Amino acid sequence: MDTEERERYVEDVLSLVERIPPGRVMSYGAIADHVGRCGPRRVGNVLATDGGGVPWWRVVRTDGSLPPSHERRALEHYRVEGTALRGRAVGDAGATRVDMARAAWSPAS
DNA sequence: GCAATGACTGGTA
DNA sequence: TTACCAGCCATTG
Repeated sequence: MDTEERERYVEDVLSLVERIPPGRVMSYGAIADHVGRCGPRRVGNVLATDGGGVPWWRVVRTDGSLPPSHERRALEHYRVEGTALRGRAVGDAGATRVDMARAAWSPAS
């Protein structure tokens, strides 16, 4: 893949993430599917590398689990934005996940 | 060019 | 419910 292609892909992903409204989330797979280029692993890599400028915490796995390395930080944002969560007690990171049924969002909406 | 790696996913146990 | 396995795709050594 050429550098230009990669940058364009990164830009598409980032702009899409920026469009996710507060309190909503999207899965890696959904983003990859919408961008229509390569798979979800690429999306994760993009966010890990260039996701510093976008609300990356609004991107989760399809089952609602948070990125293993940043779940604590993401939880803080969810609490502030009022994102629908499900699972254990409030304030207990443990197995807390996003309630995809209520928080899932798509650019087509 | 090949092997390993990763913020993934879906199916099976 | 969690755990493990086999695909998947681009980057990296």
